[in-house]
Amino acid sequence: MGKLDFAPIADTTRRAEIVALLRRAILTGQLEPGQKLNELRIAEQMRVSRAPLREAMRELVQEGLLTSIPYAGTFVVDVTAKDIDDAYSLNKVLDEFAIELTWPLRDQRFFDELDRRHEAVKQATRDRDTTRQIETALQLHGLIHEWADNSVLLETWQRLTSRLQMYFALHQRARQEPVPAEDIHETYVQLLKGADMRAAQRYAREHIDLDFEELLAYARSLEQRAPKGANPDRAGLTRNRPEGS
Amino acid sequence: MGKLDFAPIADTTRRAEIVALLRRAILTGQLEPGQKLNELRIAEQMRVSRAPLREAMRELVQEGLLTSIPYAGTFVVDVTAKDIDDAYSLNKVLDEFAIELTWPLRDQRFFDELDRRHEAVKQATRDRDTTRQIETALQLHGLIHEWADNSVLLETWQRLTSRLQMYFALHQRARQEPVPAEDIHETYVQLLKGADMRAAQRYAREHIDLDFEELLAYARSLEQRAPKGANPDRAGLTRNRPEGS
DNA sequence: AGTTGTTAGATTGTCGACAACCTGCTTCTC
DNA sequence: GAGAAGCAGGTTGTCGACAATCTAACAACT
Repeated sequence: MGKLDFAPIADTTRRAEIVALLRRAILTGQLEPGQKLNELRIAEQMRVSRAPLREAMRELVQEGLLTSIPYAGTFVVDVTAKDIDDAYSLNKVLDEFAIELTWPLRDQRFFDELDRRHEAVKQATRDRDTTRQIETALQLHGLIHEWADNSVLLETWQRLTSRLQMYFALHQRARQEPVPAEDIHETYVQLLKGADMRAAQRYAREHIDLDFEELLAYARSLEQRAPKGANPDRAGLTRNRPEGS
Repeated sequence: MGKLDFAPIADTTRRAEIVALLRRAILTGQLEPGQKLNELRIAEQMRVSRAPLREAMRELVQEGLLTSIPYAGTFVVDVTAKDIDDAYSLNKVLDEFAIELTWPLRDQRFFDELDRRHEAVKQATRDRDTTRQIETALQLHGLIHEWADNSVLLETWQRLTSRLQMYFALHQRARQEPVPAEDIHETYVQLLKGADMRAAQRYAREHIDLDFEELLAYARSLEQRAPKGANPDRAGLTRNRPEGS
C-alpha cells in the first residue's frame, strides 16, 4: 500500500469559518478598533444563526482581538500606544529566546524555508500589496518561532502577532503612501544563516526597533485625537478573572 | 462628593460563572486530562442551557485548558512531558523579563504585597492545604508579572500559569504525601527586596528548576503507561489556523 | 475469518423564539 | 425649565427543539 501522510481534514463547522472571516476582517482593518459588532446584523449578512457567531466571537475575545462587555456588546479592541509598546518589548524577548532554541536545529530545510518566505515578502513588495506585505513579513519572522519546537512559545508568539498585525494594518491604512520599503530583511536572513548567534539576536532587537518607532509615533498621534463615539467607555484590557477566595 | 474607587460590578452572566466553575474543576484536577466533557450532562447538572455552556467551553479552548474536535467532543488537554518542559523554559524567560521591568518600580507597597502573599503561602503550608498551597505559591510568583506594568506580559504569564497549575495539581493528586515543603520561597522574597537584580533573576531560574525536575519526572512516568481509553486518538495540540492564501 | 454496508443510538452543531437588560425619549411633577 | 418616572425600541443572553455527524453493533458478502 502507498505510505502517504494525509493532512487532517478541514474543519467544516460554520463556527470555524466565521472565526476565520472575522479575524481576517479585524487584522486587515476592515473592522476598525473600538467598533461595535452587532450580532443580528452580522448573522444576517453571513446567513448564519447567532449561536455559531457568538461562539466564534467568544474565541476571538480570548484571542485578544475583541473585548466583551456583558449586555452592552462586543467591540474590536482599541489600540493604545502602551499596548504596542508592551507587545513589542515582549516580542523582543520572545525573538531572542526563539533564536536561541532554533539555532542548533537549523538545517537545509530551515534555510530553504527561510529563503522561500523571504522571497514571498519581496514579491509582495514588488506587487505593492501592502496587506500581503505585512502578512508575509510576519510569516518570515515567525519561522524561528515555528522552528524552535516549543509549542507554548509558538502559541504565545501567534497571539502577539495577531495584535501586531492589526496595529500594522491600521498604520498602513492611515498613511497614504503604501510603504515601498526596500528589502530590509536581507541582513536578518543572512545573520540567521550565519554562525554568530549573538549577532543575530542583537540584530533582531535593533531591526524590530526600526519600524517600531514609526508605528509607536503613529499610535501616540491617534491618542491625541478625541475618543471616537463608538468607544466603550471603560473597556480596558483588564480581564477580570473572578478567582477570589 | 466622596472620591471612592468602586470595584467593577461582577459579571452576572451565566457564561462567566460557568467558565469559572469549569476552570476551577480543571485546575484542581477534578476533571482529569483527556477526559471528555459531555455537554448535555454538564448542562443538566448546572441547570443551564447548552448555549452558555458551549460559549464557556469555547473560551476555555482558547485559554488552552480544553481542546475541541468538531463533531467528536471537547476534552481536557492532556499533559505531555514536552508541554511541561516547554512551558517551564518559556516561564523562565518571562520571569527574567518581569524582574527586569519590575525592578525600578519596586516601592513600599510592592514589598508589603510581597510579604502578604508570602505569608499566604506559609499559612496554606501550615494548613496542609495542598491545593491552596499551589494557588498561593503561583500568586506569589505572579506579583512580579502584575507589577511589571506590561499587560501583554501579564496576560501571557496568566495563560502559562493556568496550565502549570493544572500540571501541579495533577502531580500533587498522584502523590500520596501532600508535599510539606519547607519555606522554599524565603530566599526568593529576600532577593526581590535586595539590590542585586541579576542575582534575583539567576535565583528565579534555579529555584524554579528545583521543583520542576520532580514534576517533569512524574510527567515522563505518566507517558510510560498505556494511553487511557478516554484519550482522543489524534488530538494533538496543533491548532490549525486556516490562514492560507 | 475478514471486510464492507446498514442501521440505531447518542452527541454535537445550528436554528428560531423568548426573556433580560440597556438606552433614549417622552411624560409627568414640581 | 429641571429632574424623576415610565414607556418603547433595540440588543444581548438564554432556552428548547431540530438537523448533521459520529460511533458502535449487527448483517451480508467474498
